[in-house]
Amino acid sequence: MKIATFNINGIKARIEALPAWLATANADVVCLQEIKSVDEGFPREVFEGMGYRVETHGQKSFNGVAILSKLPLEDVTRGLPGDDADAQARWIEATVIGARAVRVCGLYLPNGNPAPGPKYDYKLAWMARMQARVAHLLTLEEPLVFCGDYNVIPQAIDAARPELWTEDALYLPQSRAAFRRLLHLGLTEAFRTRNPSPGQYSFWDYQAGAWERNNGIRIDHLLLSPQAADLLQDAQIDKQVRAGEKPSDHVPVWIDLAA
DNA sequence: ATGTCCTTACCTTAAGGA
Repeated sequence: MKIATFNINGIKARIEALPAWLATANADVVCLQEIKSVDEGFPREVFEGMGYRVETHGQKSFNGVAILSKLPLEDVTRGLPGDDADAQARWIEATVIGARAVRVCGLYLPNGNPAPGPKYDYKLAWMARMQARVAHLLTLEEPLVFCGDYNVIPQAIDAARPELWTEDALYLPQSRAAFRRLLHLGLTEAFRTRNPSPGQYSFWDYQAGAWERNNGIRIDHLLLSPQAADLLQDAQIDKQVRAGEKPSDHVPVWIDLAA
């Protein structure tokens, strides 16, 4: 079962680049972030025409997540528990029925800038809510995949120029500590586990020639429960997508599970 | 860090978010 995560930065803007990548990627499941669309505005027929089931959790203008799947989905839920007043569309879950059933959680973690401030407070509170949801799901002792745009640079080796990020919400010690708390629940960070070398990124800013200078950061992650980690066969970043026509500022990251 | 991009609205230009 090949599972990918891809922050597309707007479905309308990516209506050519996303299908082009899908046609070559051969993924079974794709978690999308920043669809920037309401559910009714999402061009689901484009993806249904490519053999995907489409589940969205959108909102107007900002945020929004979705799951595309060639395999059957069960028990789709929308929203991260823990704050009924939170209207931001950043979390979707579904159970994918392959050779094994895998619970897939697609997430778009808050950016948090500027920090300190209310946006950073929201980020940290959201991460605490995610930790509670992950802890609950882990009690099921099933294959779980938590994938998406975490907006966290885990370590210095995950940035080309870490010194530029020391005051940024993506790299502040509190953000990285909260990310480690997720890992310490018993999750495995798929890409880093299989690829220990530095210089591997999933995001390059549109500004200041970041792509041309390879001034990137690695912020899109797939975290696995022990039962999913046991099935891990491969983990890769589709870096070349960033050089394509009208690209997102993120590229797809994917895993292959024996499921 | 900022040489950009995306979306929306008081829509041919600016603001907010990233």
